[in-house]
Amino acid sequence: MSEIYNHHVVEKKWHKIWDEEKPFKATTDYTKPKYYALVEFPYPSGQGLHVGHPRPYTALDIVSRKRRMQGYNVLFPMGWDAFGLPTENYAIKNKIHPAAVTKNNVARFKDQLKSLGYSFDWDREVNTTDPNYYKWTQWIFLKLFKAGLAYKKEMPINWCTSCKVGLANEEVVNGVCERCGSEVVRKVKSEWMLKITDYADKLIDGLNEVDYIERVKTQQKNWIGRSEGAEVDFKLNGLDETLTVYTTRPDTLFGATYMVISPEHPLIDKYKDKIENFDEVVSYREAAAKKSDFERTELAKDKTGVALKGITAINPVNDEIIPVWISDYVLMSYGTGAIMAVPAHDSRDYEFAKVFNLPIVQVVEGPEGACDLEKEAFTDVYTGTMINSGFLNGLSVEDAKVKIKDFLEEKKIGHRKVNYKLRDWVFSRQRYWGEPIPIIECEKCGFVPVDESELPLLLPEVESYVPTDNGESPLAAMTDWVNVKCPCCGGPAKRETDTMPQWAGSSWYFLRYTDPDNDKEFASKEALNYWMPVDWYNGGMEHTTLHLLYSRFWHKFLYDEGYVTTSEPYQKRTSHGMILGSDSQKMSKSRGNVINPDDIVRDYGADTLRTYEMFIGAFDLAASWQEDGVKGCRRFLDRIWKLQDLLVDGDAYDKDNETKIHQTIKKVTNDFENLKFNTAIAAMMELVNVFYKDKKVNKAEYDVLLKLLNPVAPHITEEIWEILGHDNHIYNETWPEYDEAKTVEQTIEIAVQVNGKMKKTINILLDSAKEDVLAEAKEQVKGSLEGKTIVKEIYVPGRIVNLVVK
RNA sequence: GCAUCAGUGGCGGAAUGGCAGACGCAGUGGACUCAAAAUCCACCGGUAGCGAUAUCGUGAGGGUUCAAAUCCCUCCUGAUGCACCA
Repeated sequence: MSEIYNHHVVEKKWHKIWDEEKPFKATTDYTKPKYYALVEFPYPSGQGLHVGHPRPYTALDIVSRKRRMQGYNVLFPMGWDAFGLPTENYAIKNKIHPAAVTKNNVARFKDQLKSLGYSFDWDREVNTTDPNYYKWTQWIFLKLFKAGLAYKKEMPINWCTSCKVGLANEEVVNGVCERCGSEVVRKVKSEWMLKITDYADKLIDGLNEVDYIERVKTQQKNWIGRSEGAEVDFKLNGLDETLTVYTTRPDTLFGATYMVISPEHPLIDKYKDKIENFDEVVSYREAAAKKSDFERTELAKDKTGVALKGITAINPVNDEIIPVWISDYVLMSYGTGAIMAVPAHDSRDYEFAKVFNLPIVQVVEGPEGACDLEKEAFTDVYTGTMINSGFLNGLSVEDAKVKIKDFLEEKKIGHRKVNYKLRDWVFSRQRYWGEPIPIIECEKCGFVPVDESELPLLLPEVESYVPTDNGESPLAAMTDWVNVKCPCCGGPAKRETDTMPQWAGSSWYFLRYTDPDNDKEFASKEALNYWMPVDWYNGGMEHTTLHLLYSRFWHKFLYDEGYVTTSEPYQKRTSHGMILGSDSQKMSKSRGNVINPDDIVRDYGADTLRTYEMFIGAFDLAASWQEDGVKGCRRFLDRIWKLQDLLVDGDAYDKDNETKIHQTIKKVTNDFENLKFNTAIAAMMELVNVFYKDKKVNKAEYDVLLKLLNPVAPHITEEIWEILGHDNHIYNETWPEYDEAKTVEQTIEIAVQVNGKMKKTINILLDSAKEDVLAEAKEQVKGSLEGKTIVKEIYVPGRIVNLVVK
């Protein structure tokens, strides 16, 4: 009898061997076929590893280990996305340098990851807070600046009126400061921006070249939100002023019965003398300033607004005089900050018109019954016909759009315009723990880049990490550091004191892994050429819009500048679902449903945790943690271990098991590539059940099972492999092959239905003739056919018989 | 509010146009044991029936099809993201 499997001893033993032998090191032999598997590097938080982390890591560890056995030179790296707010807040609270906090957290994370037996190439570890790393983050920023893609703009920030600091959105809870509970307002500040909108079309078009899962592509496209519409100029009545609006529905121009501008629109102050109710307007604007864009559109049901009394506009197509309102559902950040309102054909305008009793003029007629303007706006663009619209009458919406755009351009009252929901990237943070922005502001020369030879521009030591009272970053208090000579004219100048957002370091880290110690370039051309693109990148759905888009943007920029050789960074992108608590709620301290992976590793072993997280459910869906399920996976591994007691001689698969084994190899091989880790494990469980039923397993069968399971549970399988007397390790073995012909059963069972209802199953030979199968089927369901006539006979070969009777 | 995704036994889930519930957990019965745990074996959606079997059943309602968990429409519920958390 074999001894009971001791995961403590076995896992420790193999960690030591892997550390010493480094079998998972990516080689610089650029003649071998390469495979670059990437997981999003974690933010090393003070809480340590969450049970959510191992899910994607194990998945790509499986893929990496399998690919190595298939002969690839695999790059599977890990690093730390270590700048960020929580570290800084912890540092402020405990008066510890954020670098020290980061160092501790990284050490903890690394220990935890090592305890899980991942095949990361630890020699290529990167850390975004390492000056040797952020040197290149700053370098890329300078390239963006020099290419005209970085600029400064006045942007609103969240401002706590009591703490007198700028707050992250996350620090604003229900409109008040998370720390002190005081009121938070929007305050305008000049901030660095990156012109990602210049890349909007490239970011959409690039999606055609890559194999991202469909929902990721869809979400990216929707986030960029390209729309083709028109800008239309409305003259203000009695003033020498035009108000330009952006609309995707210029075809409904005849139905524009009023206009709405954003409360922040510059026109308001410009014409404050003309606005009779200016006080009312100002107080509305102040109220709106307290709301985020999100709140403003969320509260869409209860439309609010104020008419600009004394200001009216002229509809350019029918010369009607129409009122101008302000309302917070119009955002300054999208389009021109002004809209023409067509209440009959836009639901937001409709609600607004209903609240304030504004006229609703129908200009598109839908099919009979499709349109009831008493109840709601008619927004369908596919079935409508134009009415009440002068020269557009009788046209379809589609044709009307073309004709009105031609008309606008001809009469010079508007033009075609492509718009994006995507906004430029706010790149400034008034924080300490980030990359300093390497720009010097000179009164004479303006913004002057720090010379590349001076990079990295190090974060200076400061006494306090708390942002200053006027909302500047803590760096602003370091006058020695701030006051410099202008590199251009030698005159007095000041350093930029804002730092970069945490997104900066993560926008190019995958490039650094290819050549992490290079101090001449961010990575050598040779390394980039060989390793890029990333073959498979997995990360959370929550990064689909921001991180994924930002990093694609930087990569495309570097491609345009000739620094990288592929236009897209990632060939394949998948996303994993969250691991929820046993109550199917997100794990959080306050809910008390948090599971610590260390406890699972201690009690059941790393292999069990890995197996369980892969078995828990469909990889891309959320799954809830069940301690009993963990036990089941440990039981499965114990059954694998105890197969040692059923071992018999045999160099070939048992004849009776041959089909099952080839089927299992096929299923596991394919499922690992298709994110179906749960069914791959289920298939291996079935195979184990077969061996238990037979009360025997031969050497050839055991070997193949161990190889298939190795990527999932590397420690136990290596140990058994050694016990079985092999003189090598599994990681030196090649991945099992299957013979397609041997995966096919000769006799199959198919269902017989009568009128689509399952009645019986019959066993047939795979190559049986249709007539024979139908005859056998009719014989078997005789009872159900009595007194009926067969009107149709359906036989889908190898699948089903369906007899339609009357 | 907008966007994306999901809803199947007591539970986690499988099946994505062809036998609903693979696999696992829990449960029930049996073997082993003085006994328990562990382990091994068997059963395991509801209703009716001793049974063969019949019938219902994949969030709700409708539709397409010989055939729908799967495709289409309407609705309900939940999860995630929403640009300064990462």
